[in-house]
Amino acid sequence: MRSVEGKMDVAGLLKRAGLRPTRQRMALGALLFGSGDRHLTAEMLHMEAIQHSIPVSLATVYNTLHQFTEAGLLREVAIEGSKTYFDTNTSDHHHFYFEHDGMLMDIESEMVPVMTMPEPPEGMEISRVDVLVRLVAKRQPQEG
Amino acid sequence: MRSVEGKMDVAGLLKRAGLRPTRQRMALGALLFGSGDRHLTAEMLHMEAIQHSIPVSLATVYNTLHQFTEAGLLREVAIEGSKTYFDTNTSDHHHFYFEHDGMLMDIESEMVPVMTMPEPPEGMEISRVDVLVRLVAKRQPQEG
DNA sequence: CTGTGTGCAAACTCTTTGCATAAGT
DNA sequence: ACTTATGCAAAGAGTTTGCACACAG
Repeated sequence: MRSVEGKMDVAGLLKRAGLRPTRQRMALGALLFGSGDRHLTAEMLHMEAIQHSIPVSLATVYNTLHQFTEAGLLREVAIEGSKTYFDTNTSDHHHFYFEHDGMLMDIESEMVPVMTMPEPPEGMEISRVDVLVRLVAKRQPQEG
Repeated sequence: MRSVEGKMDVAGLLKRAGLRPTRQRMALGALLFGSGDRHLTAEMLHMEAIQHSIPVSLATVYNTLHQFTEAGLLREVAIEGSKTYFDTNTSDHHHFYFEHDGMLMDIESEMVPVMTMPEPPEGMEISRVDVLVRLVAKRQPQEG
């Protein structure tokens, strides 16, 4: 459980990950990890930072997101199209993708009753399994 | 079964899809559908066409791939990173992704013993489920 | 002080678009 | 002939990079 609303030890998080707790990393870390699981693009996080009066450049946001990802604090989510999403939930889980608005939501493990993995080919091993469940709004029973 | 090595009715395929059987579409269609299931990017298909002395521009390759996709002849595969892959296998199936070389391979349904779907949220319905199994080379037991 | 991080802007990759020309029916 | 497709090159989106300055330890 690390979705504490108020204070959280971002500095410790960064240090443990071997990253210097600089102003920008602290601020971005607070935005990312301060309020439950989130799914953001670099641009979204940048805009959010600006709104919170955190002076940070888009390039630094990209750098920071990648550094966090390499440190295991974030996970990249594969969605077709150009935008890259980063997920603050690094545990083994999957995603719902709302096609109409591009929103992303974690799939709680209870919602996946059974999920057996296929056998990898000879000499290969599975590094990760990404499951993306694409959703569209259910049509109202209006007409055929 | 449409993985016939030699002749295949690309013209009919296009006509049925409501697409004019032009030189470029015929040629690209033959490359795409003429030899089993394939996973290609626009650039890969373009290079292949050039090698086969098929004069076609990259822009036309992109257009054609999207037209084929809309017509249901291809399926886009979501992989993180910038490149978009197109899969000639439009049936319900999943993928192995070889991280070291970016290669893609279909997962035969026999290899997935059980795969139950999560319940979609209220008012939503599943339009598709993408499963990407990421593979890395198994480390040889050389040292710790 | 020393080294790493940051900002800026330019570069880069992949993809899409506009318009004149060419090809298909 | 009339319509739709193609080629080219330029534009566009998202992301990365290089270098001088600023900040953390």
